[in-house]
Amino acid sequence: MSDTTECFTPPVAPDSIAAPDDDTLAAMAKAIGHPARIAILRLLANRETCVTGDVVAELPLAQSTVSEHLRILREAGLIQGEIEGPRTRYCINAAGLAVLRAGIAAL
Amino acid sequence: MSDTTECFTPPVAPDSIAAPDDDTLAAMAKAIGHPARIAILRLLANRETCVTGDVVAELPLAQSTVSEHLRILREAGLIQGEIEGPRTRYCINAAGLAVLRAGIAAL
DNA sequence: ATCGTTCATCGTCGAACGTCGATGAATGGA
DNA sequence: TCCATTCATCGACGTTCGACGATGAACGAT
Repeated sequence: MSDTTECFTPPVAPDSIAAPDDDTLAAMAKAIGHPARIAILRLLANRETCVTGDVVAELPLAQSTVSEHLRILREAGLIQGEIEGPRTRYCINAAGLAVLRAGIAAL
Repeated sequence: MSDTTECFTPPVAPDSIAAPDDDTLAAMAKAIGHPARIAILRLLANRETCVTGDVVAELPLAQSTVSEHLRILREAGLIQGEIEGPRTRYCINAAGLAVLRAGIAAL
């Protein structure tokens, strides 16, 4: 009964990733085209606990702003979040990040 | 009397590149966060001739718009252009692209 | 010297972005 | 049952982006 979207996504072999089309790659690049979102990605990479409140506590931004950045990263496929009671737990989407890397590498 | 900024930049060994800070990485990612600019990068990677007019001819955009995209890519350090008479010849900045790759890889 | 070509820059305009506070839904605890 | 906590969403506001046409500078050719 494991869910399809799991936190702690396993890493992905770099060679098994197809480069995305231009629009997808542009959308992903745009998503990380903001220092706060890069900080969030780095935070999620270095922590195993990744609830929204934790991210808010680490950034000099309002809660609503952080939530917005999380939404952008999630819609770009770079992170994923699962509801955990009243909280939302976020983590890196390793597959999405691999797609981004493949797209950049193919430039 | 060779210029410091040369077209046909040699490729760079991936391990010799330091990952940029968050602001620089964000700026570079933002620069490729648009389909037209990805198309330009791809165009420059596949051609040895890379004058502005050639790029304009390949894209469904006005000359001024293309010039603007080229400026953004240049200021992000992803391409470089040298004046060649009345023309401007652009090419990939391999070092800049390597920095971007290193930054993405370090996420 | 004049003209045509090439390109960057400027001004403009609508759309999208980034930020915030306020609001409300959902959940768990008292 | 009621209340506090957590978080996404909404509305507002100023800023930036993306696109265009117009303009003018720089250069080569005639």
